[in-house]
Amino acid sequence: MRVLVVEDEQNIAAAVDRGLRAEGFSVDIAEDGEKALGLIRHNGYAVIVLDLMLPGRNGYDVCRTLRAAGITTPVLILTAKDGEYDEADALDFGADDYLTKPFSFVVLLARIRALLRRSAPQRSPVLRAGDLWLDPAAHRCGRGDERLDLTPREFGLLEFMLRNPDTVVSKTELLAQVWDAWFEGDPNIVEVYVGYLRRKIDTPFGRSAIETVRGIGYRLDAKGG
Amino acid sequence: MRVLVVEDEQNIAAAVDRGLRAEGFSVDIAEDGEKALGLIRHNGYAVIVLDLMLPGRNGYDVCRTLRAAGITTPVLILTAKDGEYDEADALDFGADDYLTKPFSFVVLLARIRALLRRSAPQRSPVLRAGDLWLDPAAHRCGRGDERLDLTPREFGLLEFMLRNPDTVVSKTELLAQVWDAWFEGDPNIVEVYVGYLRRKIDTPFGRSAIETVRGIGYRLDAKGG
DNA sequence: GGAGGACCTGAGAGCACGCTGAGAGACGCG
DNA sequence: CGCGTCTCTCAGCGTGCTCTCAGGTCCTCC
Repeated sequence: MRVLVVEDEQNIAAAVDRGLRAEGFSVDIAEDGEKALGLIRHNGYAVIVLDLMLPGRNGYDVCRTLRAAGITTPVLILTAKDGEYDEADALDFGADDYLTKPFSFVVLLARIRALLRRSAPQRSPVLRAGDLWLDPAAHRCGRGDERLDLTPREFGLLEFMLRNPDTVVSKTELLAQVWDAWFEGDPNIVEVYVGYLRRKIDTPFGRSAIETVRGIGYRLDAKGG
Repeated sequence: MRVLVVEDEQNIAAAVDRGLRAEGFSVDIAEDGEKALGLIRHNGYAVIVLDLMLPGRNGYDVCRTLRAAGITTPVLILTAKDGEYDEADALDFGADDYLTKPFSFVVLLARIRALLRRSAPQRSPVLRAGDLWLDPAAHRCGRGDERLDLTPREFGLLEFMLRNPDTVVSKTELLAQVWDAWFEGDPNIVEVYVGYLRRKIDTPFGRSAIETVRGIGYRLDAKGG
């Protein structure tokens, strides 16, 4: 569990370092914003503890740069209550939590733990049915080694069916879940898209993962057909 | 809950081992791919945590071998973010989730729990009468290992009778429950469909699950005939 | 033993359901 | 502005399910 502490005041940095290490964290220290960004670029951190008042690029700047680069690592901001920045502003520029100095180490630890807990379930695992797989987070899917190229609607349909394997899902349910709850168009659209999907995930492989249950709906075979 | 951790770095392996044991898991450690495959072949694991960088057969190799052998145990890949493998490639060769080093133990635990939740069988209640079974959610039924192919009306009829085993159900009741409450056609339809059902679920097996109670209705034997 | 009623079953008509190809409209991109 | 992609509508078609009907069988009761 790796934590980056960005803090220019030596005594505070040392205290936090010692405390976190005692709690089993692996700690890196950066004295200014530039060094912090360099470290973040080359290492993965579970949490970043970031002082706002820094020489050179301040914490505000660092945090925005991070977020702009698409890095979603949880950031905990440390602010001195001197009025230059309102504490609540921290949340506006991409921080996940803030703490005003002076702070007790116990509180800091509790906040870090909370951030770790919060960021834990960010990614859902891959959905599978036999050799058919779909990664909702990466928005990719395939059969075995072969990647499948689906349109957004096709992808949504397959994802829903993979979340309900070996279960018959009705066409109205599919309309409500994959299209809108208030969908008013021709329900035949479901049949059309099931047809599209089959031509991509089943026909080329001589399989039949999606089965028609006449009068009821469709079922995705948990073994992939 | 048994977990296999395939990791050659002693300190990481030890840390994960300690952490998972503290959470109540039973943990095995394998230092390389060969040992991992041997352990997997002889033990059943709920989850496999697999480092990509291993001496000898790497994680990529292990994962593919596993899947080729038809082993579907959830696999969580650990990758060092050094660019040799794209993390998302893991999904292509059969992993269920991935985590880049360094990772926090809290995150690892959350991911393992998510995988376990997903692979946990969420059984819907299956109706049974002897070796005759019917799964309403999957809309499937069969006798023993043999699957039965029923039409929607036949399926509805069998489902209703399975929900009322060893009970005489009248023809008017069947008409109301399996057809419409306001059914106005020829009541003979029930006899016709009971006949269809018998020819599919009884005759081929030399059984008689559906008994006629003359003047009253029909009864499905709870032992399947 | 015969009559009547209850149940079974084969044949076939009708049609509902689901599948598919063609194409229109919306949208983004160069 | 033209092109390609995606979404959705529409209509035609074939399959096979549902149901009716009529004749046959079996049971029950007089």
